[in-house]
Amino acid sequence: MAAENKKQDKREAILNAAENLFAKHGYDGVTLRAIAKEAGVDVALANYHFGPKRDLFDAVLLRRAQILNSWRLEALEATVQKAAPNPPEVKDIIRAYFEPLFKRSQVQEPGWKSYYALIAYVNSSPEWGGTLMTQFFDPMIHRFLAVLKTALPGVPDKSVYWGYHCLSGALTLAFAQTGRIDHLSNDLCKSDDLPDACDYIVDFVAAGFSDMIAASEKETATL
Amino acid sequence: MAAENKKQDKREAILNAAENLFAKHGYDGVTLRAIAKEAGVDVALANYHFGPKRDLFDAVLLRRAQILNSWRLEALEATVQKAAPNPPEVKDIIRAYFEPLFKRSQVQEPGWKSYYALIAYVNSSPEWGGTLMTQFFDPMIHRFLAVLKTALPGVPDKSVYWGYHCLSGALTLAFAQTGRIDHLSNDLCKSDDLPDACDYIVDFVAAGFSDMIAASEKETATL
DNA sequence: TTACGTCTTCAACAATTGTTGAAATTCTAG
DNA sequence: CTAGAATTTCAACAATTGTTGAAGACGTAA
Repeated sequence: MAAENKKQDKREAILNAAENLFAKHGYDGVTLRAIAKEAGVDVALANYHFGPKRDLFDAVLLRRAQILNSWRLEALEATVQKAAPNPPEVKDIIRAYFEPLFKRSQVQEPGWKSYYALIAYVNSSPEWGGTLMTQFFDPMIHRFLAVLKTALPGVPDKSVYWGYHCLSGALTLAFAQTGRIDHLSNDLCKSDDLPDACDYIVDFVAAGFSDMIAASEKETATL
Repeated sequence: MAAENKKQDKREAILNAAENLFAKHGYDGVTLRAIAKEAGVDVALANYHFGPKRDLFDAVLLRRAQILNSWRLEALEATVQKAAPNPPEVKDIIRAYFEPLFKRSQVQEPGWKSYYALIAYVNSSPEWGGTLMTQFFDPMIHRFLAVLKTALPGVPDKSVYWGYHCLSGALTLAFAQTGRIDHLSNDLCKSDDLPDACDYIVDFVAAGFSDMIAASEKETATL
C-alpha cells in the first residue's frame, strides 16, 4: 500500500481515462462524463484540473510527447555516431526511428498503446493532422529527415518527403490497431503485436528509400 | 435549367453534405442539423430518407464504394491480361491499384476528394476500421492480393500482408489530406495534389514489395 | 484544536443532441 | 381538375452536452 502518489492521484486517473477513450472514439466521441466515470471521479474535477475539454485533450497529447521525442532522438544520434564520419545506412536510420516506439519494455503498457492509437487519430485527422502533429513532433522529425538525406545523396528532396509520408502512413495505421490486417490475413498478422509489425514495416520502408538511390543514379546516367 | 433530377434532388444534397462534413469532422463531430443546413434542407428530412444517423453514414459510404471497386478491378484485370501468361510486374499491379483512384477525370471533383478523406477516417478508426472496410472493400482487395502474390513467388504471405498494410497506410494518409506534408516540406509537396502524390507513392510501395523477392532469394541461398 | 488553501463533489444551468408525429407542400396518376 | 401518395417542413420531445458556482472534504502548519 506504499503510495507516495496521493496528491496527483485522481489527476493522473483523468489523464489515463481520457487517453484511453479519446484513442478509441475520437475527440467528439467522448464525453467528460464518460471520462470521469472511467476515472472514478466527479465530472467537475476534469474542468478543475485542466480547464475546458479541449485543453484536456492537449494535456493528454503533451504528457508523453516529450518522452517519445527524447527516446527517438537518442537512438538517432547513437546511430549517427556509430557510423561517423560516414552517413549511417538507410535501414539503421529507419530502425532508430521505429524501434524506440516498440522495443522498449515500457511501451508494451496499455497506456502507451492507447497513446499511439491517439496519435494515429490525430495524424490522420484533417482537423488536427496538419497543426497538432507539427506542434508536438516537428523538431524531432526534421532532425530525422536531415540525417536521412545524408544517407540518400543525389535523391531529390521531394522524393524524400513523399517517402516520409509513406513511412508515416504505415506507422500511423499500425498505431491505430484496427484489427483490419488480422481479418485480411486470417490472423497471420496481428494488429496488436506492434514489435512484430515493426520489423516488417522497417524492411518495407527501408527498401522504398534505398530504391531512390538506384533510381536517381539511373536518372543521372541517362543525362 | 434542364433538370431531370428533381425527385432525388434533396436526397442527394443530404448525401453530399454528409459526405463532406463526416470527412472533415468524423462521425461524432457532425450534427444532423449541420448536415441539413449545408444541404439547405430541414433536419427531419435526413431521418425521413435514411433513418437514424448511423444509417446515413453507411449510405454515404456505400454510394461510391461499388464504383470504386469496379474501376480498380477493371484496371487490375487489364493488367493481368496484358501480361498473360506471365504474372504482371509488381509495379504494374500497384499502378492498377492506385491510378483509378487519382487519374480519372471524375475523381478530381470535390465530392470524390471528400469521399477519400472519409475512407481515411474510417480506415484508421479503431471503432470501424476493422469492420466497415471489410464490409465494403474486401472482395476487391483479396483479388488484388492474389494477383500480387503471383508476382512475388517465394515471398512469405506474412510479408505480403504487412506490405499491404504499409501500402494501405500510405494511401490512407494521402487520402486524409491533412496538409502535414505541405508544412514539413515547405510546400514542396502538396497534400491536395493527389495525382502527384500517387506517382511517388507507387514508386515507393513497388520498391518495398520488389525488395521482398531479393530478400527471399537471399534467404533461400543461405540454406 | 484552529485556520487556511487545495482538492473534490454536488446540483444545476442553458444549449444542443437525435428523433418523432402531425401538418403543409409537392408530385403523379386517373 | 382531383384524389392520393410521396416529399418536405414545422414544432416539440426527452436526453445529453460542457460548464459553473457554491458547498463539502481533505491535508497541513501553527
